[in-house]
Amino acid sequence: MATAQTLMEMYEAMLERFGHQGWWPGDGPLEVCIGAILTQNTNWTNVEKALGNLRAAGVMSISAIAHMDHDALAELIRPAGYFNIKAKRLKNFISHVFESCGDDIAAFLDRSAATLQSELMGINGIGRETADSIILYAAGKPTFVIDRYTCRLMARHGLTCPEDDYEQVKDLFESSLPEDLGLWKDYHAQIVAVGKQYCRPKAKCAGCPLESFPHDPVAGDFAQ
DNA sequence: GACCAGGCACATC
DNA sequence: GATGTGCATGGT
Repeated sequence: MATAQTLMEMYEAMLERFGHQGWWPGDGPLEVCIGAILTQNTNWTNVEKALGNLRAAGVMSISAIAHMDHDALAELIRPAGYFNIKAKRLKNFISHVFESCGDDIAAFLDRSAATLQSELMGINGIGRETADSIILYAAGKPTFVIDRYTCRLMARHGLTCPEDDYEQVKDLFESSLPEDLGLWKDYHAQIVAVGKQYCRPKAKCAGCPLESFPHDPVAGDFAQ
């Protein structure tokens, strides 16, 4: 299939430029989960500060966060932005894990991707992207993560329409690429690497590793 | 100083 | 069901 070949060629071009990304940043599955919630609509550098605060305060555990009060938690994660709403979301997630598995995040993540998907999506504050990030990078189960960069990039290269929704873009990757956990993890990471540098609104395409692939530099800029 | 960032839930029409 | 809005800090 032409799309499958194109997607692999794009991956190889990005890989050649950026090298393996070794995603997700964050130390261990719990930090990956927390980072996935804190990074919502926020730059990762801000999230790292918040994660650093949690570590420094000695509360980087399920039980510790489960027993913190809202204001104390919000203060620690303040640098990640939206700190009040994210404190609630983080609490919702942590409470859910604590009630079913105590402090054992590995036990919580050791269930099928489909089960995790429906369970995570049932938690207020966890949507499709956050759930998929947790499933792929924390639980290590193959599901493709779609984010703003992915939608923009695919639209710019004419592989999707700007109005395509999350599931349509996700299906394009999952049905075109071989089901390879390492590939799916790194592909998303490569897209973010390209996106940060070349695929923001108004960013120049010059020098982009995907420059040689047919593209429209502004397509998808207004996609959600 | 303006714009943007690895979303999501909720209100309203 | 589709669209609009609130949430907030920090880098460019």
